[in-house]
Amino acid sequence: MRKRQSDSGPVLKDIAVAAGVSIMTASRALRGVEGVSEAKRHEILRIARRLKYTPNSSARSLVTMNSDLLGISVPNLFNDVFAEMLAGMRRTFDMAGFSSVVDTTEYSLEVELAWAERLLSWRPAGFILTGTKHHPKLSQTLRRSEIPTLQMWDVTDDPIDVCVGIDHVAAGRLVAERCIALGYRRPGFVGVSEGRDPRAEGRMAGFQAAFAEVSDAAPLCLTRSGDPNSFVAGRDGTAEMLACHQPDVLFYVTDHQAFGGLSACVAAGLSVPDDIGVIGFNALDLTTVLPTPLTTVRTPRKLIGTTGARHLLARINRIDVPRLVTLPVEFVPGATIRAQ
Amino acid sequence: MRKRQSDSGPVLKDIAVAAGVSIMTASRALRGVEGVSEAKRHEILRIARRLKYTPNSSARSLVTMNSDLLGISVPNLFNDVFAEMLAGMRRTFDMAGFSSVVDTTEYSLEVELAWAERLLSWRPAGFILTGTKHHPKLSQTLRRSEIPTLQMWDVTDDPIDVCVGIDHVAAGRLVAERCIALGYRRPGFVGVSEGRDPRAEGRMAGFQAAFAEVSDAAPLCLTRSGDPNSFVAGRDGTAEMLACHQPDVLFYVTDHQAFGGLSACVAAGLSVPDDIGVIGFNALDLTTVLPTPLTTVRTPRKLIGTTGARHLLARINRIDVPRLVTLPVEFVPGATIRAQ
DNA sequence: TTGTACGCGTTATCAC
DNA sequence: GTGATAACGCGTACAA
Repeated sequence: MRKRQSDSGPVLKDIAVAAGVSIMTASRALRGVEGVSEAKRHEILRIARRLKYTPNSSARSLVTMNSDLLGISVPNLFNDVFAEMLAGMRRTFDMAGFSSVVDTTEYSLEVELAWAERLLSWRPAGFILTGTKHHPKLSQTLRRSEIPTLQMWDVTDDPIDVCVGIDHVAAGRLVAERCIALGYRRPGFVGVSEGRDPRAEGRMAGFQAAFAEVSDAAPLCLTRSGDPNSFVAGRDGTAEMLACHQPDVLFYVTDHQAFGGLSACVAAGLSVPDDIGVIGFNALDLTTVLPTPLTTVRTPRKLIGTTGARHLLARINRIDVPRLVTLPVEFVPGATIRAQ
Repeated sequence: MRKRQSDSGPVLKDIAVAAGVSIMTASRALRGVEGVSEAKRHEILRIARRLKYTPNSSARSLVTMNSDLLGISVPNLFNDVFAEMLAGMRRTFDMAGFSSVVDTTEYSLEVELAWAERLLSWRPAGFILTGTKHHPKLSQTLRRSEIPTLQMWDVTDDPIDVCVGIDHVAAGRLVAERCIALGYRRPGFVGVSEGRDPRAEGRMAGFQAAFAEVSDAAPLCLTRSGDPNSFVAGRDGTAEMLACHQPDVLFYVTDHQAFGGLSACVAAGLSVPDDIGVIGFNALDLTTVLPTPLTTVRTPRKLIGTTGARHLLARINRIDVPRLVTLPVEFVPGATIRAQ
C-alpha cells in the first residue's frame, strides 16, 4: 500500500489488489452495477468490509460532477413549523441516500447567500429554501443553474424551480373575514418584526386588507415585537399594545406569541374572549392543552415537507412535476374568540 | 474552454487563461496564500468574480484529504434543547467556514450509524454527536480515526474525543433531594420511553435512587409515555398515572410534558401544588409565562453549544482542550411544588 | 465479463 | 514571485 499524507483507510486499489481483480471490477462490484460475476462480487464485498473500506465521495463527485448533498435552508430551528417540515422531508431524502447540509439564516438573505455559495462548491444535488424571497444573486444563480430547487412554506407565481407552500396573504384574509363576521372591528396584529419575515408580513397584509374593506373598521393596531417563537415576546408585545390601544381582537404571528399574549391579557384585567379575542397561527400541539383551546389556523407543515420532498426528488430524477402547489389552511375556531 | 459533461461554470484553468497566468498562480491568488504579487492577485480576483468562478470543493478535498464539512447528529429538532445547543454552535462554525451536515436520529443508534458512515465518505472535519451512547461500530470507528469528535448534552468518563454536557443522574438526584426536603414521599416520573433516551433514563435513575435512600418513601410510580416533547403525551401520561397511583410529586422528562401534565392534574380535580407537585426539566421560555411558574431545572443549553463548538474547533486546529466538561444545572423553585 | 487509458479540478512540490 | 509536473481516488469509454 503506497503511503498517503493522512492515512484514512484503504482505497479502491487496495481492495482490488486484495481480491486479485482490477480496480474497475472492484468499483463495479461496490457500486452494485452490472458486469461482475456474482462470485467475484461477493468476494469483493467481503474484502471491502473486512478492510473497512470507505468510499471517497470527493473523488466520485469530481468525476460525476454531482453529489448526494442536499442544501436545506430555514430561518431557525426554534420553530416547530420548520422542524415539522424538515421531519416531513428527511425520511424521504435519507432513504434516497442524500445527506442534508442545513443552514439557519435568522431571516437574513445575506446569510443564506453566503451559505449557498459555500455549498455550491460541493455541487449539491438540490436546494431547499424557505420562502420565496432570496438574495437576488442567489435567485439568479439558481435560476441559471441546472440545480433542482424547492421553495417551501410560501408560494409565488414565478418559482425558481418548484414550490410547495401556503398562501399567507389569503390566510390573513381568512382570519380577518371570520373576525369581521363575528363583529370585531378593532383589529390588532402582534409579533411581526420589520422586514424580517415576508410570510408574517403577508399574513398581516391580508388581515389588514380585509378589515380595510369594511367601512366601520378601525385601522390596524400593530406591535412589532421580537422573536416570533418566543412566548415572552408575545406577552411583552401584547402588554405594550394594550397600554396604548384598545383592540377587540388580536391576531398573532404564531401560536407561541398568542400564548404569551393570553397571559398579558389576563394581567391587564381583560377576559378572553369576552373582552378581547386572541388568534394564533399554526395550530401547534401546544394549543390543544391550554385551559381554553386557542383559536388559530392549522397549517399543513408535514404535508408541505412530504410533498416538497417528493417533488424535489422528482426534479432530481428529471421527472416533471407541477411547478407550484398551494396547499390549503384551515381555521380552527377554538375558544379564544366570540362564539357564532 | 474544453467541454465538460455538465457545464457548471469556469474552472481554475479558465481564470488562469483569462488572466494570462498559470493555474497555480490563480489557485494561490484565490486561496489568499503567499506568493502572488498584489497586482496579479487583484486582477485574478476581479476576473474570477466576473466569470462567476465557483471553486470545486471535491477536487480540493481529494488533494487535501479533508473537508469543511461538519457532521451534527441530534435526536430531533422538535426540542428547543437541541435547537438551542445548535444555535449556540452554528455561529462559531459558520464564521470558521464550516458547513453542517445534520442528522436527526429519532433516538436510533442505527440511524446515526448509517448517517455517519455516509458522511465519512466526505472526510468531514469533525463530528458532533448528542449523548455518549452510540452504535459500537460508530464509537470504534471514531476512536480509531483522527476525526475530532464532540459528544454533548450528556457526560461520560471515557469520551471518544471531547465532551461537554451535564450530569443527568445528578440532576435527577438534585430534584429528588429538594422534594424529600419538602416532605414529598410518593414520587412519580412521567415521560421517558423505554430504552430510547439514555439522558432521560439517567434523570429518572438519579431521582429514583435518592428516594430509595429514604426509608419511608414509596417506590417510584412510572408512566412511559411517548414523545418527550409533546404536550399531549404529558397530559395523557399523567392521566394514566393518576388513574392507578397517588403520587404526591411528579417529575417530568421535559417542561413540555410537565405543562401537559398540569392540565391533566386540573382535569383530575387535583390542585397544584396543594394536592400534587409538578416539576419539569430544562426551564424553557414557556415556563415563565404560565399562570403559575413551573418548578423546573435550568439546563445550560446555549453554553453547552458555545463551549462545545469552541472545544471542537480547538481539536480541529490540533489544540489541546479538556476532554470532559461537566456544566452545572440549577434548580428553579417556581410555584408548582410546596413552598419551604 | 474483465481490464486499460485517461480525465475530472485542484493542490503540493520543486525548479526557476 | 511564478510555473511545470505529479499526484489525489474514482468513473467513463472503449478495448479485449
